Amino acid sequence: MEQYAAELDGVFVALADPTRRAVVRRLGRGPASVGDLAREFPMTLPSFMKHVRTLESNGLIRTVKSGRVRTCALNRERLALVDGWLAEQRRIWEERTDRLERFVTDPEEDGQ
Amino acid sequence: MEQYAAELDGVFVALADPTRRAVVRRLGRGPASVGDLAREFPMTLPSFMKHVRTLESNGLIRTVKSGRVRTCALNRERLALVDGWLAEQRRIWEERTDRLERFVTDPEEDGQ
DNA sequence: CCCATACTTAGCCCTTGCGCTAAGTGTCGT
DNA sequence: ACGACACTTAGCGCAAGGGCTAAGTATGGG
Repeated sequence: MEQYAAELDGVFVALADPTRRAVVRRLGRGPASVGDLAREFPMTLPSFMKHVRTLESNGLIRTVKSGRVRTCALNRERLALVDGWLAEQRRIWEERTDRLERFVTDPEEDGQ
Repeated sequence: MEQYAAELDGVFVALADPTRRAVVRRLGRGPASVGDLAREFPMTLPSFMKHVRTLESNGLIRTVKSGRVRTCALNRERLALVDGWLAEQRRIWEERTDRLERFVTDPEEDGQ
């Protein structure tokens, strides 16, 4: 549960940058090498590599190096964390509207 | 479309902080004043206010001041942007698997 | 063996983010 | 009128984020 919070935070932080979201998008279409990916962005390779590492260290992508090429692939499961968080928000909201309904129907308990 | 990208970015940035996500969570249960919210977090009011402003300027919450109290409420529509982004990712992924399937079934065209 | 390729490392710069204190403004209660 | 209350503004300090250059390592091809 503590662990979950930290991981969720990492995922949101990783996605809070347009370049990194674009990489996730691109990798959705299939794996690609660092060089191929980098070519699509207006920045130097070292700068781009930082994004790759951020994505990897937060589990959003996986990379393997074969020879001198590092290939990146999307780790789709990780996006489920965001999905889960959104679902939780919806759940909270629904509990709330339920409470409001109950209040209208049977106004005895006070929920603030 | 440009606009959309900027807004999406703002939303992700706003959600990339545990305090702000906690505020969103809390407001899911119903509106609250800045003071009430702040009491739940280990930081000073001015610091907390910055988070409130970030959330508001990115459209995740709405606030109104009545007398000396500022009341915050969740703007649920805004979370739909995140939902939309996730849906797009899923769509891209599905297009990809479709392509792969077509390739297995009818291996003529080359999709990269 | 040598050069081009594909990263990788190191280190610098500048802006932004997040937290703090101190002091200010506008309301409310008495 | 006056003090307590609920922010609000101003400004500071420090760490992290994102971009750059320069130089290094390791691999593949000729």
